[in-house]
Amino acid sequence: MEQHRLDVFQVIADPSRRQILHLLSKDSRTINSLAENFDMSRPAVSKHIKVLYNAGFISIQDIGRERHCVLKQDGFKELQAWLAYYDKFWGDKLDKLGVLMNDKMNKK
Amino acid sequence: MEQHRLDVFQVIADPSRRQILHLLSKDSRTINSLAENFDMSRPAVSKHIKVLYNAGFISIQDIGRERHCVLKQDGFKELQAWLAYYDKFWGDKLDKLGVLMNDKMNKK
DNA sequence: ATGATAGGTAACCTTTAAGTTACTCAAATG
DNA sequence: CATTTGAGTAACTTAAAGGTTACCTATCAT
Repeated sequence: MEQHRLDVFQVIADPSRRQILHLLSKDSRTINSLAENFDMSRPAVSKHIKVLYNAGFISIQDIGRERHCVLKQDGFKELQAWLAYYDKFWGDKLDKLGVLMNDKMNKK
Repeated sequence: MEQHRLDVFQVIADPSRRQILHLLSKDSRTINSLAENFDMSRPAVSKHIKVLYNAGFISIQDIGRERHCVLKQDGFKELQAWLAYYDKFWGDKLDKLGVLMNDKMNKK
């Protein structure tokens, strides 16, 4: 893991991290509470959490010795922006198709 | 590259592949025409194309010895579905906030 | 104060994605 | 038909992501 400055695309490329996000979409959780759901060791989860945090997918509130993880929208926004570009692409393609069909109808 | 059956998340995790998609959003292109835009060798691009193809991000039309690549929506749809789930999450959070504020207003 | 518990850090190992070069094949070109 | 050109395949190398274990720190309970 080592270098924790992955971009959002690399962050969600890992299935374990996606599952962590999914768990957090149900409930706020501590590191150990998350780790229980995985085969991997707690340190491994801990590293994933750091990655998710650095990329803006979660925020963390320390309560005593516990770290409570909560979903955070920032990371998702970057992905939405990227996808929106292609949504527009498909939208435009449909528009053009519509124009073509209109032309055809009018000539008819 | 070797195993070309990456899931959509891993597919877009690679910056070169994202750039290929971006180029294709401007225009249909052949493999060589794509390779011109990169520092890497043509075989490398060729492999990326295979990955993108297998994940449903592009379709390919063979014209003679040329392969013409075009964007395809399938791959994007999986990502949209994934993001939509979290969009809903944020939407719900806002809704709940709205309810809370309404309650407060009514009690006032 | 002592132990148990929540968590981070360091050092290490393994796997694999991503790139390379060298080669081959098939379709254009002349 | 010889040659060039577009592209895929094979074998190999390298860098780094993801995991492990061992150890440390800090907080909570008794």
